Amino acid sequence: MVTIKDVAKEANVAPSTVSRVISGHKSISENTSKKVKAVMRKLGYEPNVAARTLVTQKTKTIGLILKTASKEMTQNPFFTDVLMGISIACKKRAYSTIMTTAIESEELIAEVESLMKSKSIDGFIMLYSKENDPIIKLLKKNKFPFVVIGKQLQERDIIHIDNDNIEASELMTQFMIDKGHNHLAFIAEPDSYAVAIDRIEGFKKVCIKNNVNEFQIFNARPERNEIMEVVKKMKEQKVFPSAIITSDSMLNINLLSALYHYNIRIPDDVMTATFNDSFINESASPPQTVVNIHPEYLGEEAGIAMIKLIEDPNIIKKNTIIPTEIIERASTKRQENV
Amino acid sequence: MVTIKDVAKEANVAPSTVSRVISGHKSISENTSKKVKAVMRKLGYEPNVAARTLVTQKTKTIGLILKTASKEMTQNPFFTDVLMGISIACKKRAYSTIMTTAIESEELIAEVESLMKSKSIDGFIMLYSKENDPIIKLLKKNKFPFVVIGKQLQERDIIHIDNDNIEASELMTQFMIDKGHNHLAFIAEPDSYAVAIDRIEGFKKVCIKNNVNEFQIFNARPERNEIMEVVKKMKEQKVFPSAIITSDSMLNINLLSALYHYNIRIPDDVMTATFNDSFINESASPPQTVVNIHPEYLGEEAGIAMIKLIEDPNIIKKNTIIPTEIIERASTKRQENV
DNA sequence: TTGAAAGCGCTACCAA
DNA sequence: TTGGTAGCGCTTTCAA
Repeated sequence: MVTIKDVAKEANVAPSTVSRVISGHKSISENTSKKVKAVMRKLGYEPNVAARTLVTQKTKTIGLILKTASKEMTQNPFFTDVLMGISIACKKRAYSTIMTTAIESEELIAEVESLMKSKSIDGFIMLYSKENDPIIKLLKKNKFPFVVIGKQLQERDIIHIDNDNIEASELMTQFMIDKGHNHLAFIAEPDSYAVAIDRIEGFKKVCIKNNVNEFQIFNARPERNEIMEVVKKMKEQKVFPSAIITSDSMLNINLLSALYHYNIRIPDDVMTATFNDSFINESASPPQTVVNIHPEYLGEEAGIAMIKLIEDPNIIKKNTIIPTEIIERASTKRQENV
Repeated sequence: MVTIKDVAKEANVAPSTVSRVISGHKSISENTSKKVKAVMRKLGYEPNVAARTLVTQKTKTIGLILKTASKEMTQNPFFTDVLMGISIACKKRAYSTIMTTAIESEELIAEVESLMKSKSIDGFIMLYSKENDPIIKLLKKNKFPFVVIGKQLQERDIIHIDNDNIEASELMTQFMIDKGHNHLAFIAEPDSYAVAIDRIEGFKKVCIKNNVNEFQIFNARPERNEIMEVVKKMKEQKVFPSAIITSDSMLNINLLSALYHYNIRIPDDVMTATFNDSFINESASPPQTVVNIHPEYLGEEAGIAMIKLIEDPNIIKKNTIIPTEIIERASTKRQENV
């Protein structure tokens, strides 16, 4: 292994000088800097991360806390996009990331505590927001820096990065109503995370404001047979809704599968739309109109905020709201040319 | 921060004794072990990873080399499943993982070289297999341990974890022929990675063996308009194929979208099937028959092999083949009850 | 502008 | 079975 001493010897300088060259210390002369850099290249020197971490007490890595590392989570394009956004932002600033792998809550707490106490990371980005979360308590108790991707709940002194999900849902609902729909349905996951609650709220609000004839809210987990049940219920009603909004892509693809089964055509028999944009929606049968919530920006902003907080713990803790917008695709376009 | 010295002082032993307790050294008496462990718990001690790494020269982390960290890759369920498989296997053995984030090939080489030389990781798992890969050359030159998920090409002295993709494709093709199909189509990606080549080979072989009336191979990238073109071509033929196999889920969902557009119903007008199983196929319109290639096992086996190789560099380098099997779903089931 | 040297927290060797 | 201690590769302080 080539160390800083090897470089120093070869360049006829002290190790401390080499160290200064590496960190771009201002008091180093042009000359020595050039000379040392040449030697570093020649010997293929690369700083030893562990040694540096040991003395600086900075790991330059950020921990990502997933609610659960289950397939439902890791396969959801929303999360992979958020993760990519974080990775890119971190890499640009010479930080790396490490993800929790716990499935169960107990296990997750232990994992987070271990990462924190073993000084493996400089801060955490939490990829969810939940009332009374024990992890938040743990981090606050230890005064360990972190930011949250998700809604601000009670806590005032925590940085949150989020969309305005109420507004996003209002946008989507109004869009449907403007298409002339008068009987809308909304499908959301039953476990009431802030996201779903807000989207339901936005939906209700706009339906009421516009005096929509009928609007319904269904709960289902993103599994095909649960959505099949929902569609079956819809069919048993006097009138089938003319527009269905799902609160997540995973619900949406299952809805499309159920509608396909019953040979209910989109957009002719019913129009559909959903939240989050990804290849799943773009390549769906048919391509789906969506509210793009820009998961990669959520991730990027979270990464930037986290690094700022690590490098200056006294920074003002302000939240960031990522804007959303509708992308219209075939699922809400009346087909003229058929 | 609580260090090994703090624990030693509190427990009235030497730091080296504490170290031995941590590593489960056999020559430690039951008594001291208990005493020291109690103190560790009491003080909330957690070993400092950087310090340990510095002296042992082992990071206990494994680098994952992605061909490219683009969305096409990170959103593909095949890869997220492989990644999860690796993570789980590593975590069980107290290893963590770190993923490359480079999009471009040049950038990737630099990233790998830096990770290697900065002693940030103990070994690499490559998530692709390519002829004349410069990264493989780099790793071999530096005698750095690694395993490959993908096909064995020239190199004999490298551990490979893979499926038998020829066989898997033979299985799938025979399955379709047994359904009575006599005009089959196969859609694969144009850039000829080993996986696609093998699947095409298996398809051809079985078609010829069974004297299939007509079989065709189409090339398309997994983008909707490219697949739309393919389907359009199919429609312009005298006869539309009665079964279409795609070599990847991403191609498959785009195919379904195109067929939906032309109102070609599955399985009535055409039967479809694809490789890799995930929620995408399970919740597709309609649910797809697939060859399950068990990406999570590929990952798990790769993780296990990698750790074995790190801990004993002289291990015999043998390959592992993960079995595959067909899961039949609606896309190939003749509907009796309509 | 540069050098010398202490020390980060841990493991592992040599002694006891 | 346990203790003392050198040293992993680096940064940083103090001195020159």
